Amino acid sequence: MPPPRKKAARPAGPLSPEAWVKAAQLLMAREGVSAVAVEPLAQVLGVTKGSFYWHFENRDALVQAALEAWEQDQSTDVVDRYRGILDPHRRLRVLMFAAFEDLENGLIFAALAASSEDPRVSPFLRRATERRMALGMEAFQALGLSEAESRQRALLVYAAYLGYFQLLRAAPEAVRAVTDLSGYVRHLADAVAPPPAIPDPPGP
Amino acid sequence: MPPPRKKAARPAGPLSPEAWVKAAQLLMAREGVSAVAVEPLAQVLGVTKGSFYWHFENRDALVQAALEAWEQDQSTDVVDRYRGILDPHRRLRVLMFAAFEDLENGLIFAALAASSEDPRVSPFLRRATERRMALGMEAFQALGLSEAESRQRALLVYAAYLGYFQLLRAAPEAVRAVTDLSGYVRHLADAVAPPPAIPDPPGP
DNA sequence: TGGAATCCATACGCAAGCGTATGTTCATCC
DNA sequence: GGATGAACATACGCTTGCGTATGGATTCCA
Repeated sequence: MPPPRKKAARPAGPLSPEAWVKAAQLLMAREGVSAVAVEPLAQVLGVTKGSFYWHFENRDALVQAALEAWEQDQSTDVVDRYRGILDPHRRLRVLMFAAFEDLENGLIFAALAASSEDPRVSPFLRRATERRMALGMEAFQALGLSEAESRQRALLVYAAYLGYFQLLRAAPEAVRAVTDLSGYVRHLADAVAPPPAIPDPPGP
Repeated sequence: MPPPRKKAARPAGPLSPEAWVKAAQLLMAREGVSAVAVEPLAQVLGVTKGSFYWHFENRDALVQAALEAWEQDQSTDVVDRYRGILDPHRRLRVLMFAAFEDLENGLIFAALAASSEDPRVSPFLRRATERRMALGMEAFQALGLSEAESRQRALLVYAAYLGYFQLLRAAPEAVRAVTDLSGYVRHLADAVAPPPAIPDPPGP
């Protein structure tokens, strides 16, 4: 209901499907899946529905494409980049800090979680959750924790992650009031992964 | 979009406004604020719009009433009941366990957070967040922590709380896979409030 | 250069939901 | 026992969004 959101300016030539997908993702992140409507989106892109139904079968196809594109980025980005880190402590911390620092992805994820009732998003959400929980559990088990303990801590970290970005959406002031955000993550990391037990200053 | 949700059975006499509010809250908790529509609700209650517009000015009035009723329960329930506990450690833990065990409230809150884009819910959400964060900070400061530290930990606990119920909505399997849920909360509590510092097994 | 394909506009029918206007039923109260 | 008002039904106009059906413009390209 932000009254007339018209940036109806289309500079260059023909529109690619990707442009629609990008715009849809933006809307999804901001106002949820239900806000992804054809006619308003067309207006934003400076065209009419005629264009949309040329590129896509229907509205659902766009939503689906947007979700799939998101899932793609998801799996390529994160998973591969942290398998290489061998030290389990470092891996876990790098993983956590990376996750919390990726604002865009975090906000999109929180937005999707907010639209979890939608039958179109729930499978994506389920897969993403499973993948991330598995990654977390792996990291904890590498620390020597049992499966049950690992699952419990992964859930804790993941809930703190989700809730953090949810709060960032719902009540940004409450989050911004916390000045030392990296301290926030560090505290969480220390809580779930007993700090390396070596940081003794070398004896005289 | 659960196809035809018709329990159109109205046994007894005239409908009270509270019945509409209750039904609206149920829908809000399940499918978000945007799902609170007059005609479907009327069908659920076994009447038509004519009835609704007799009791309420318009749709917004119903949403508003539902939110206000929720906020009412909120402030009466929690705040008063934990001020009495003097030992700060105990108070914090009781507070946390009570919060995590109140499924209904947690789920409603997660649902509201999911609808945070809606300009009608955001003020309620903001107030509720502030109140709860303040309560948390208070508890931490009673432990002797600084304001900044308290705020940071309160945020951590609160994010873990919100994220937990968000996950319970979005991916219940991931949560239910964690068998020892009270262990989850206990771990969180231990992490944010250094356990009482007395659990040394007495030396030989 | 003219036809085919691409990309988009326009115009239509349709359904859902809001809000209004006006009936209809029933208890009540004098 | 007829008038009154509460609680609801019915019917209407309006808007928004979906999807379809064409028509128009531009580009490519043989």
